[in-house]
Amino acid sequence: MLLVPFIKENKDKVVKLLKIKNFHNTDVLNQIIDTDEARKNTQKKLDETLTKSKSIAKEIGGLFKSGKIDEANIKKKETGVLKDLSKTLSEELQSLKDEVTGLLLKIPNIPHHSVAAGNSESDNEIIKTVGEIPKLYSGAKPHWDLTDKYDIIDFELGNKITGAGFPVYKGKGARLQRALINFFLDEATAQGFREVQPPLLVNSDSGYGTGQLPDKDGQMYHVGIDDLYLIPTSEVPITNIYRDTIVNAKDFPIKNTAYSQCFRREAGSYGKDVRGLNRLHQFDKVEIVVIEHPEKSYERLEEMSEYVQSLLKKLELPYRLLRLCGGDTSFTAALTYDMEVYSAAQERWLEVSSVSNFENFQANRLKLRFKDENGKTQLAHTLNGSALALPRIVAAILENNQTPEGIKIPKALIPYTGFDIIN
RNA sequence: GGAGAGGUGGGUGAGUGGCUGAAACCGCAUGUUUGCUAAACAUGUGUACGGGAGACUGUACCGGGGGUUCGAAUCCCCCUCUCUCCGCCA
Repeated sequence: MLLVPFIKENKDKVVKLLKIKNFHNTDVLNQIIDTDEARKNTQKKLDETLTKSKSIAKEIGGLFKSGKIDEANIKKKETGVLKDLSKTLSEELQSLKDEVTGLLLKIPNIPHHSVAAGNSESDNEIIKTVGEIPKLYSGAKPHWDLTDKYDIIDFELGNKITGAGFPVYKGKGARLQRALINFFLDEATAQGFREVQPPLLVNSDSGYGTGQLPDKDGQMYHVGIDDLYLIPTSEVPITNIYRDTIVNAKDFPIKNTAYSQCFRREAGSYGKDVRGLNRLHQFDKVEIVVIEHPEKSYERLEEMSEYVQSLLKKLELPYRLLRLCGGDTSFTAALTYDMEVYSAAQERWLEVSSVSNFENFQANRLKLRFKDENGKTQLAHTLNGSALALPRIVAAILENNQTPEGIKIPKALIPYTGFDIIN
Protein backbone atom coordinates (compact mmCIF):
# COMPACT_ATOMS: atom_id res chain seq x y z
CA MET A 1 0.00 0.00 0.00
CA LEU A 2 1.35 3.41 -0.95
CA LEU A 3 1.55 6.17 1.63
CA VAL A 4 -0.86 9.09 1.29
CA PRO A 5 1.73 11.79 2.01
CA PHE A 6 3.97 10.22 -0.60
CA ILE A 7 1.19 10.28 -3.18
CA LYS A 8 0.44 13.87 -2.29
CA GLU A 9 4.01 15.07 -2.61
CA ASN A 10 4.86 13.08 -5.73
CA LYS A 11 1.61 12.93 -7.60
CA ASP A 12 2.98 13.50 -11.10
CA LYS A 13 5.76 11.03 -10.60
CA VAL A 14 3.37 8.43 -9.19
CA VAL A 15 1.00 8.84 -12.13
CA LYS A 16 3.88 8.38 -14.55
CA LEU A 17 5.28 5.35 -12.78
CA LEU A 18 1.92 3.65 -12.37
CA LYS A 19 1.49 3.82 -16.13
CA ILE A 20 4.59 1.65 -16.45
CA LYS A 21 2.73 -0.84 -14.32
CA ASN A 22 -0.21 -0.58 -16.72
CA PHE A 23 -2.29 1.19 -14.13
CA HIS A 24 -4.09 4.06 -15.79
CA ASN A 25 -6.92 4.87 -13.44
CA THR A 26 -5.09 7.83 -12.00
CA ASP A 27 -8.26 9.65 -10.96
CA VAL A 28 -8.10 7.44 -7.93
CA LEU A 29 -5.07 9.37 -6.78
CA ASN A 30 -6.97 12.65 -6.71
CA GLN A 31 -9.81 10.93 -4.97
CA ILE A 32 -7.42 9.69 -2.32
CA ILE A 33 -5.89 13.09 -1.78
CA ASP A 34 -9.29 14.78 -1.51
CA THR A 35 -10.76 12.16 0.76
CA ASP A 36 -7.72 12.32 2.99
CA GLU A 37 -8.09 16.10 3.23
CA ALA A 38 -11.70 15.61 4.29
CA ARG A 39 -10.53 13.04 6.79
CA LYS A 40 -8.15 15.53 8.36
CA ASN A 41 -10.81 18.20 8.65
CA THR A 42 -13.24 15.81 10.23
CA GLN A 43 -10.65 14.61 12.65
CA LYS A 44 -9.85 18.15 13.65
CA LYS A 45 -13.51 18.89 14.35
CA LEU A 46 -13.89 15.67 16.26
CA ASP A 47 -10.83 16.42 18.37
CA GLU A 48 -12.15 19.83 19.24
CA THR A 49 -15.55 18.47 20.18
CA LEU A 50 -14.04 15.78 22.33
CA THR A 51 -11.77 18.28 24.05
CA LYS A 52 -14.84 20.28 25.08
CA SER A 53 -16.71 17.20 26.27
CA LYS A 54 -13.76 16.07 28.30
CA SER A 55 -13.31 19.37 30.03
CA ILE A 56 -17.00 19.56 30.92
CA ALA A 57 -16.90 16.04 32.25
CA LYS A 58 -14.00 17.06 34.45
CA GLU A 59 -15.86 20.09 35.74
CA ILE A 60 -18.86 17.96 36.59
CA GLY A 61 -16.62 15.56 38.44
CA GLY A 62 -15.28 18.44 40.48
CA LEU A 63 -18.74 19.81 41.21
CA PHE A 64 -20.00 16.46 42.41
CA LYS A 65 -17.04 16.12 44.70
CA SER A 66 -17.59 19.50 46.30
CA GLY A 67 -21.28 18.69 46.71
CA LYS A 68 -22.61 21.19 44.16
CA ILE A 69 -25.12 18.75 42.76
CA ASP A 70 -27.44 21.33 41.23
CA GLU A 71 -24.70 23.04 39.28
CA ALA A 72 -23.48 19.66 38.10
CA ASN A 73 -26.90 18.74 36.81
CA ILE A 74 -27.11 21.98 34.87
CA LYS A 75 -23.74 21.26 33.29
CA LYS A 76 -24.85 17.80 32.32
CA LYS A 77 -27.38 19.25 29.95
CA GLU A 78 -24.63 20.95 27.98
CA THR A 79 -23.07 17.68 27.00
CA GLY A 80 -25.97 16.30 25.00
CA VAL A 81 -25.28 18.36 21.90
CA LEU A 82 -21.59 17.66 22.02
CA LYS A 83 -22.22 13.98 22.39
CA ASP A 84 -24.42 13.81 19.32
CA LEU A 85 -21.95 15.86 17.37
CA SER A 86 -18.97 13.72 18.29
CA LYS A 87 -20.88 10.61 17.41
CA THR A 88 -21.73 11.91 13.97
CA LEU A 89 -18.19 13.10 13.42
CA SER A 90 -16.58 9.88 14.47
CA GLU A 91 -18.83 7.86 12.18
CA GLU A 92 -17.96 10.23 9.38
CA LEU A 93 -14.27 9.93 10.22
CA GLN A 94 -14.40 6.16 10.18
CA SER A 95 -16.10 6.02 6.81
CA LEU A 96 -13.58 8.48 5.34
CA LYS A 97 -10.71 6.39 6.68
CA ASP A 98 -12.23 3.24 5.25
CA GLU A 99 -12.70 4.97 1.94
CA VAL A 100 -9.06 6.04 1.77
CA THR A 101 -7.85 2.56 2.69
CA GLY A 102 -10.20 0.97 0.21
CA LEU A 103 -8.84 3.18 -2.57
CA LEU A 104 -5.23 2.62 -1.54
CA LEU A 105 -5.67 -1.13 -1.65
CA LYS A 106 -6.50 -0.91 -5.34
CA ILE A 107 -3.27 0.81 -6.26
CA PRO A 108 -0.27 -1.34 -7.14
CA ASN A 109 3.22 -0.60 -5.97
CA ILE A 110 5.15 1.85 -8.11
CA PRO A 111 8.01 0.33 -10.07
CA HIS A 112 11.70 0.94 -9.56
CA HIS A 113 13.24 3.36 -12.07
CA SER A 114 15.00 0.51 -13.87
CA VAL A 115 11.71 -1.18 -14.76
CA ALA A 116 10.75 -0.77 -18.39
CA ALA A 117 7.23 -0.33 -19.70
CA GLY A 118 5.66 -3.39 -21.23
CA ASN A 119 2.55 -5.48 -21.25
CA SER A 120 3.54 -9.09 -20.96
CA GLU A 121 6.24 -11.69 -20.66
CA SER A 122 7.55 -10.92 -24.10
CA ASP A 123 8.55 -7.42 -22.96
CA ASN A 124 10.74 -8.66 -20.15
CA GLU A 125 14.38 -7.74 -20.43
CA ILE A 126 16.86 -10.59 -20.67
CA ILE A 127 19.84 -9.49 -18.64
CA LYS A 128 21.97 -12.53 -19.23
CA THR A 129 21.95 -16.14 -20.26
CA VAL A 130 24.27 -18.54 -18.48
CA GLY A 131 25.29 -22.12 -19.28
CA GLU A 132 25.16 -24.37 -22.30
CA ILE A 133 21.90 -25.54 -23.83
CA PRO A 134 22.27 -29.34 -23.74
CA LYS A 135 22.06 -31.36 -26.93
CA LEU A 136 19.80 -34.31 -26.36
CA TYR A 137 20.08 -37.70 -27.99
CA SER A 138 17.49 -38.66 -30.57
CA GLY A 139 15.26 -40.67 -28.26
CA ALA A 140 14.99 -37.88 -25.70
CA LYS A 141 11.60 -37.28 -24.10
CA PRO A 142 9.77 -34.55 -22.21
CA HIS A 143 9.72 -35.04 -18.48
CA TRP A 144 6.13 -36.29 -18.32
CA ASP A 145 7.21 -39.30 -20.34
CA LEU A 146 10.38 -39.80 -18.32
CA THR A 147 8.47 -39.82 -15.05
CA ASP A 148 6.35 -42.65 -16.43
CA LYS A 149 9.27 -44.52 -17.88
CA TYR A 150 11.16 -44.57 -14.59
CA ASP A 151 8.03 -44.65 -12.44
CA ILE A 152 9.08 -41.72 -10.27
CA ILE A 153 6.16 -39.30 -10.49
CA ASP A 154 2.60 -40.46 -10.99
CA PHE A 155 0.17 -37.91 -12.32
CA GLU A 156 -2.67 -40.37 -12.85
CA LEU A 157 -2.55 -41.47 -9.26
CA GLY A 158 -2.77 -37.85 -8.17
CA ASN A 159 -5.82 -37.43 -10.39
CA LYS A 160 -7.47 -40.33 -8.64
CA ILE A 161 -6.66 -39.24 -5.11
CA THR A 162 -7.22 -35.52 -5.50
CA GLY A 163 -7.35 -34.12 -9.00
CA ALA A 164 -5.13 -32.64 -11.68
CA GLY A 165 -2.07 -30.84 -10.41
CA PHE A 166 -1.47 -33.03 -7.37
CA PRO A 167 1.08 -35.62 -8.48
CA VAL A 168 2.37 -38.49 -6.38
CA TYR A 169 6.15 -38.70 -6.13
CA LYS A 170 7.42 -42.24 -5.85
CA GLY A 171 10.72 -43.95 -5.06
CA LYS A 172 13.65 -42.02 -6.48
CA GLY A 173 11.25 -39.26 -7.49
CA ALA A 174 10.27 -38.70 -3.88
CA ARG A 175 13.88 -39.00 -2.81
CA LEU A 176 14.93 -36.42 -5.39
CA GLN A 177 12.38 -33.99 -3.96
CA ARG A 178 13.68 -34.48 -0.46
CA ALA A 179 17.26 -34.10 -1.66
CA LEU A 180 16.49 -30.79 -3.34
CA ILE A 181 14.70 -29.46 -0.28
CA ASN A 182 17.61 -30.34 1.98
CA PHE A 183 20.14 -29.00 -0.49
CA PHE A 184 18.33 -25.67 -0.76
CA LEU A 185 17.88 -25.32 2.98
CA ASP A 186 21.51 -26.14 3.67
CA GLU A 187 22.65 -23.62 1.10
CA ALA A 188 20.38 -20.91 2.51
CA THR A 189 21.52 -21.59 6.03
CA ALA A 190 25.14 -21.33 4.93
CA GLN A 191 24.21 -17.99 3.44
CA GLY A 192 23.04 -16.69 6.82
CA PHE A 193 19.33 -17.37 6.57
CA ARG A 194 17.55 -18.64 9.66
CA GLU A 195 15.44 -21.68 8.95
CA VAL A 196 11.83 -21.53 10.07
CA GLN A 197 8.84 -23.83 9.72
CA PRO A 198 5.75 -21.71 9.36
CA PRO A 199 2.07 -22.65 9.38
CA LEU A 200 0.67 -23.68 6.01
CA LEU A 201 -2.68 -22.08 6.71
CA VAL A 202 -3.01 -18.40 7.43
CA ASN A 203 -5.75 -16.02 8.46
CA SER A 204 -6.99 -13.18 6.31
CA ASP A 205 -4.98 -10.55 8.19
CA SER A 206 -1.84 -12.31 7.01
CA GLY A 207 -3.22 -12.46 3.48
CA TYR A 208 -3.76 -8.71 3.48
CA GLY A 209 -0.38 -8.13 5.08
CA THR A 210 1.61 -9.51 2.19
CA GLY A 211 -0.88 -8.38 -0.44
CA GLN A 212 -2.45 -11.65 -1.62
CA LEU A 213 -5.72 -10.21 -0.39
CA PRO A 214 -7.80 -8.65 -1.70
CA ASP A 215 -5.96 -8.70 -5.01
CA LYS A 216 -5.57 -12.44 -5.57
CA ASP A 217 -8.40 -13.81 -3.54
CA GLY A 218 -9.42 -16.43 -6.07
CA GLN A 219 -5.93 -17.84 -6.39
CA MET A 220 -5.77 -19.20 -2.87
CA TYR A 221 -7.52 -22.25 -1.49
CA HIS A 222 -9.88 -21.08 1.20
CA VAL A 223 -10.97 -23.24 4.10
CA GLY A 224 -14.39 -21.74 4.58
CA ILE A 225 -15.38 -23.41 7.81
CA ASP A 226 -12.48 -21.80 9.64
CA ASP A 227 -11.91 -18.86 7.30
CA LEU A 228 -8.27 -19.77 6.70
CA TYR A 229 -6.23 -19.80 3.51
CA LEU A 230 -3.72 -22.39 2.34
CA ILE A 231 -0.52 -20.53 1.66
CA PRO A 232 0.40 -19.96 -1.99
CA THR A 233 3.99 -19.41 -0.83
CA SER A 234 5.72 -19.36 2.54
CA GLU A 235 6.41 -15.69 1.89
CA VAL A 236 3.02 -15.12 3.49
CA PRO A 237 3.61 -16.68 6.92
CA ILE A 238 7.30 -15.77 7.07
CA THR A 239 6.79 -12.10 6.30
CA ASN A 240 3.81 -11.97 8.63
CA ILE A 241 6.06 -13.00 11.50
CA TYR A 242 6.93 -9.32 11.47
CA ARG A 243 3.43 -7.91 11.10
CA ASP A 244 2.73 -5.17 13.66
CA THR A 245 6.27 -5.05 14.92
CA ILE A 246 8.98 -2.47 15.25
CA VAL A 247 12.23 -4.26 14.61
CA ASN A 248 15.62 -3.20 15.80
CA ALA A 249 17.65 -1.55 13.03
CA LYS A 250 20.73 -3.31 14.38
CA ASP A 251 19.20 -6.62 13.30
CA PHE A 252 19.15 -5.68 9.61
CA PRO A 253 19.22 -7.58 7.37
CA ILE A 254 16.73 -9.99 8.90
CA LYS A 255 17.00 -13.16 6.86
CA ASN A 256 14.63 -16.10 7.10
CA THR A 257 14.21 -19.15 4.95
CA ALA A 258 11.58 -21.86 4.94
CA TYR A 259 10.65 -24.95 3.07
CA SER A 260 6.94 -25.34 2.58
CA GLN A 261 4.42 -26.85 0.31
CA CYS A 262 2.53 -24.24 -1.61
CA PHE A 263 -1.06 -24.35 -2.79
CA ARG A 264 -2.42 -22.47 -5.75
CA ARG A 265 -5.76 -22.76 -7.46
CA GLU A 266 -4.30 -21.53 -10.76
CA ALA A 267 -7.75 -20.66 -12.00
CA GLY A 268 -7.64 -19.95 -15.72
CA SER A 269 -4.43 -21.81 -16.56
CA TYR A 270 -4.49 -24.36 -19.34
CA GLY A 271 -2.61 -26.12 -22.14
CA LYS A 272 1.10 -26.72 -22.30
CA ASP A 273 1.62 -24.45 -19.31
CA VAL A 274 0.05 -27.00 -17.01
CA ARG A 275 1.45 -30.12 -18.64
CA GLY A 276 3.43 -32.39 -16.33
CA LEU A 277 5.29 -30.48 -13.67
CA ASN A 278 5.01 -27.12 -15.35
CA ARG A 279 2.23 -25.84 -13.13
CA LEU A 280 0.81 -27.64 -10.12
CA HIS A 281 -1.81 -26.93 -7.49
CA GLN A 282 0.49 -28.22 -4.79
CA PHE A 283 4.22 -27.90 -5.00
CA ASP A 284 7.34 -27.60 -2.89
CA LYS A 285 9.39 -24.50 -2.50
CA VAL A 286 12.18 -23.10 -0.40
CA GLU A 287 11.70 -19.39 0.07
CA ILE A 288 14.03 -16.67 1.28
CA VAL A 289 12.65 -13.54 2.91
CA VAL A 290 14.64 -10.47 3.89
CA ILE A 291 13.70 -7.42 5.92
CA GLU A 292 16.09 -4.58 5.30
CA HIS A 293 16.82 -0.90 5.81
CA PRO A 294 15.37 1.17 2.94
CA GLU A 295 18.80 2.38 1.93
CA LYS A 296 20.17 -1.12 1.62
CA SER A 297 17.30 -2.98 0.03
CA TYR A 298 18.48 -2.83 -3.57
CA GLU A 299 21.94 -3.92 -2.63
CA ARG A 300 20.30 -6.87 -0.88
CA LEU A 301 18.13 -7.63 -3.90
CA GLU A 302 21.24 -8.04 -6.05
CA GLU A 303 22.75 -10.29 -3.43
CA MET A 304 19.65 -12.46 -3.38
CA SER A 305 19.65 -12.67 -7.15
CA GLU A 306 23.29 -13.75 -7.11
CA TYR A 307 22.51 -16.34 -4.48
CA VAL A 308 19.68 -17.89 -6.47
CA GLN A 309 21.88 -17.98 -9.55
CA SER A 310 24.57 -19.76 -7.56
CA LEU A 311 22.07 -22.53 -6.84
CA LEU A 312 21.29 -22.93 -10.53
CA LYS A 313 24.98 -23.09 -11.33
CA LYS A 314 25.53 -25.77 -8.70
CA LEU A 315 22.71 -27.75 -10.24
CA GLU A 316 24.39 -27.27 -13.65
CA LEU A 317 21.23 -25.88 -15.20
CA PRO A 318 21.36 -23.39 -18.04
CA TYR A 319 19.36 -20.33 -17.06
CA ARG A 320 18.61 -16.80 -17.97
CA LEU A 321 18.06 -13.80 -15.78
CA LEU A 322 15.22 -11.43 -16.57
CA ARG A 323 14.17 -8.07 -15.30
CA LEU A 324 10.41 -8.02 -15.51
CA CYS A 325 8.69 -5.25 -17.36
CA GLY A 326 6.06 -3.11 -15.65
CA GLY A 327 3.12 -5.13 -16.88
CA ASP A 328 4.56 -8.42 -15.71
CA THR A 329 5.77 -7.19 -12.32
CA SER A 330 3.38 -8.21 -9.59
CA PHE A 331 0.96 -5.85 -7.88
CA THR A 332 3.10 -5.59 -4.76
CA ALA A 333 6.62 -5.55 -6.22
CA ALA A 334 8.74 -2.58 -7.23
CA LEU A 335 11.37 -4.64 -9.02
CA THR A 336 11.43 -8.32 -9.85
CA TYR A 337 14.11 -10.54 -11.31
CA ASP A 338 13.02 -13.87 -12.70
CA MET A 339 15.28 -16.81 -13.23
CA GLU A 340 14.29 -19.25 -15.92
CA VAL A 341 15.90 -22.60 -16.56
CA TYR A 342 15.99 -24.20 -19.97
CA SER A 343 14.03 -27.39 -20.22
CA ALA A 344 15.71 -29.10 -23.13
CA ALA A 345 13.06 -31.55 -24.27
CA GLN A 346 10.21 -29.06 -24.08
CA GLU A 347 12.57 -26.58 -25.66
CA ARG A 348 11.34 -23.77 -23.49
CA TRP A 349 12.38 -21.60 -20.57
CA LEU A 350 10.65 -22.26 -17.28
CA GLU A 351 10.43 -19.74 -14.47
CA VAL A 352 11.90 -21.24 -11.33
CA SER A 353 12.46 -18.18 -9.20
CA SER A 354 11.22 -14.66 -8.73
CA VAL A 355 13.24 -12.34 -6.55
CA SER A 356 11.52 -9.10 -5.64
CA ASN A 357 11.91 -5.93 -3.69
CA PHE A 358 8.61 -4.68 -2.34
CA GLU A 359 10.17 -1.61 -0.80
CA ASN A 360 7.72 -0.40 1.87
CA PHE A 361 4.57 -1.53 0.07
CA GLN A 362 4.09 -4.69 2.11
CA ALA A 363 5.59 -3.09 5.21
CA ASN A 364 2.92 -0.42 5.13
CA ARG A 365 0.19 -3.03 5.16
CA LEU A 366 2.04 -5.10 7.71
CA LYS A 367 2.93 -2.12 9.91
CA LEU A 368 6.48 -3.41 9.91
CA ARG A 369 8.67 -0.59 11.13
CA PHE A 370 12.06 0.11 12.62
CA LYS A 371 13.61 2.96 14.54
CA ASP A 372 16.06 4.88 12.41
CA GLU A 373 19.25 6.68 13.47
CA ASN A 374 17.24 9.67 14.69
CA GLY A 375 14.94 7.56 16.77
CA LYS A 376 12.07 8.01 14.33
CA THR A 377 10.00 5.01 13.36
CA GLN A 378 9.76 4.34 9.68
CA LEU A 379 8.67 1.52 7.43
CA ALA A 380 11.17 -1.19 6.62
CA HIS A 381 11.66 -2.75 3.20
CA THR A 382 10.73 -6.34 2.50
CA LEU A 383 12.19 -8.64 -0.13
CA ASN A 384 11.75 -12.25 -1.02
CA GLY A 385 12.64 -14.86 -3.54
CA SER A 386 12.18 -18.49 -4.41
CA ALA A 387 15.31 -20.45 -3.71
CA LEU A 388 13.97 -22.49 -5.32
CA ALA A 389 10.63 -23.82 -6.54
CA LEU A 390 11.03 -27.54 -7.06
CA PRO A 391 8.79 -28.87 -9.83
CA ARG A 392 10.33 -27.07 -12.78
CA ILE A 393 13.81 -27.68 -11.43
CA VAL A 394 12.93 -31.36 -11.38
CA ALA A 395 11.53 -31.11 -14.90
CA ALA A 396 14.72 -29.49 -16.17
CA ILE A 397 16.99 -31.97 -14.38
CA LEU A 398 15.05 -34.89 -15.82
CA GLU A 399 14.97 -33.55 -19.36
CA ASN A 400 18.44 -32.05 -19.56
CA ASN A 401 20.28 -34.91 -17.92
CA GLN A 402 18.60 -37.81 -19.68
CA THR A 403 20.82 -40.33 -21.43
CA PRO A 404 20.04 -43.68 -22.98
CA GLU A 405 21.27 -45.23 -19.71
CA GLY A 406 19.15 -43.11 -17.43
CA ILE A 407 18.93 -39.69 -15.82
CA LYS A 408 22.12 -38.36 -14.29
CA ILE A 409 21.93 -36.55 -10.99
CA PRO A 410 23.92 -33.28 -10.75
CA LYS A 411 27.08 -33.73 -8.66
CA ALA A 412 26.04 -31.27 -5.99
CA LEU A 413 22.93 -33.28 -5.33
CA ILE A 414 24.38 -36.78 -5.11
CA PRO A 415 25.26 -36.51 -1.39
CA TYR A 416 21.60 -35.71 -0.83
CA THR A 417 20.02 -38.29 -3.11
CA GLY A 418 22.37 -41.12 -2.30
CA PHE A 419 22.28 -42.21 -5.94
CA ASP A 420 23.79 -40.75 -9.10
CA ILE A 421 21.40 -42.03 -11.73
CA ILE A 422 17.72 -42.75 -12.14
CA ASN A 423 17.27 -45.82 -14.32
C1' G B 1 -17.33 -30.66 20.64
C1' G B 2 -18.70 -29.59 26.40
C1' A B 3 -17.37 -26.68 30.99
C1' G B 4 -14.54 -22.90 33.27
C1' A B 5 -10.74 -18.89 33.48
C1' G B 6 -8.49 -14.98 31.15
C1' G B 7 -6.70 -11.23 27.18
C1' U B 8 -3.45 -4.26 30.18
C1' G B 9 2.79 -0.89 27.30
C1' G B 10 9.08 -4.84 24.61
C1' G B 11 8.25 -8.71 28.96
C1' U B 12 6.08 -9.97 33.95
C1' G B 13 2.09 -7.76 36.20
C1' A B 14 -1.06 -3.91 39.39
C1' G B 15 -5.30 -1.47 38.55
C1' U B 16 -13.65 -2.42 39.63
C1' G B 17 -16.29 4.63 37.49
C1' G B 18 -13.17 10.81 37.43
C1' C B 19 -6.54 12.84 39.97
C1' U B 20 -4.78 6.14 35.06
C1' G B 21 -1.74 6.65 28.87
C1' A B 22 -1.85 3.62 32.77
C1' A B 23 1.81 1.59 39.41
C1' A B 24 5.86 -1.64 40.28
C1' C B 25 9.55 -4.80 38.56
C1' C B 26 12.41 -6.56 34.39
C1' G B 27 14.27 -5.26 29.80
C1' C B 28 16.15 -1.42 26.66
C1' A B 29 18.71 3.56 25.75
C1' U B 30 21.80 7.45 27.45
C1' G B 31 24.94 9.44 31.25
C1' U B 32 28.17 9.10 35.78
C1' U B 33 31.67 6.07 38.27
C1' U B 34 35.28 2.02 37.69
C1' G B 35 41.94 -0.99 33.68
C1' C B 36 38.00 -3.72 30.02
C1' U B 37 33.57 -6.51 30.88
C1' A B 38 30.39 -6.65 34.89
C1' A B 39 28.15 -4.10 38.94
C1' A B 40 26.09 0.39 41.17
C1' C B 41 23.70 5.00 40.65
C1' A B 42 20.98 8.79 37.67
C1' U B 43 17.82 10.00 33.77
C1' G B 44 14.87 8.48 29.95
C1' U B 45 11.91 4.78 27.47
C1' G B 46 4.33 3.04 23.72
C1' U B 47 1.75 3.64 19.00
C1' A B 48 -1.32 6.23 15.48
C1' C B 49 -3.55 10.61 13.48
C1' G B 50 -3.68 16.08 13.81
C1' G B 51 -1.45 21.34 15.09
C1' G B 52 3.41 23.80 15.56
C1' A B 53 9.95 25.91 12.55
C1' G B 54 10.69 23.93 17.31
C1' A B 55 10.17 23.39 22.59
C1' C B 56 5.73 21.42 22.80
C1' U B 57 0.64 20.27 22.17
C1' G B 58 -4.73 18.03 20.91
C1' U B 59 -7.26 13.39 20.18
C1' A B 60 -7.61 8.14 20.09
C1' C B 61 -5.86 3.39 21.66
C1' C B 62 -5.67 -1.40 28.01
C1' G B 63 -8.04 -8.37 22.30
C1' G B 64 -12.21 -6.41 18.44
C1' G B 65 -17.12 -4.20 17.98
C1' G B 66 -21.43 -2.08 20.24
C1' G B 67 -23.96 -0.08 24.75
C1' U B 68 -24.77 2.39 29.79
C1' U B 69 -22.83 7.16 31.95
C1' C B 70 -21.65 14.11 32.37
C1' G B 71 -17.25 10.70 32.59
C1' A B 72 -15.16 3.62 31.18
C1' A B 73 -9.03 -0.24 31.19
C1' U B 74 -12.78 -0.49 35.15
C1' C B 75 -20.16 -1.77 34.40
C1' C B 76 -23.42 -4.45 30.38
C1' C B 77 -23.95 -7.19 25.49
C1' C B 78 -21.87 -9.65 21.12
C1' C B 79 -17.55 -11.56 18.67
C1' U B 80 -12.67 -13.32 18.78
C1' C B 81 -8.26 -15.43 20.61
C1' U B 82 -5.45 -17.88 24.49
C1' C B 83 -5.19 -21.06 28.74
C1' U B 84 -7.15 -25.14 32.12
C1' C B 85 -10.28 -29.53 32.71
C1' C B 86 -13.35 -33.27 30.05
C1' G B 87 -14.10 -35.68 25.22
C1' C B 88 -11.59 -37.00 20.64
C1' C B 89 -6.96 -37.78 18.34
C1' A B 90 -1.24 -37.77 15.49
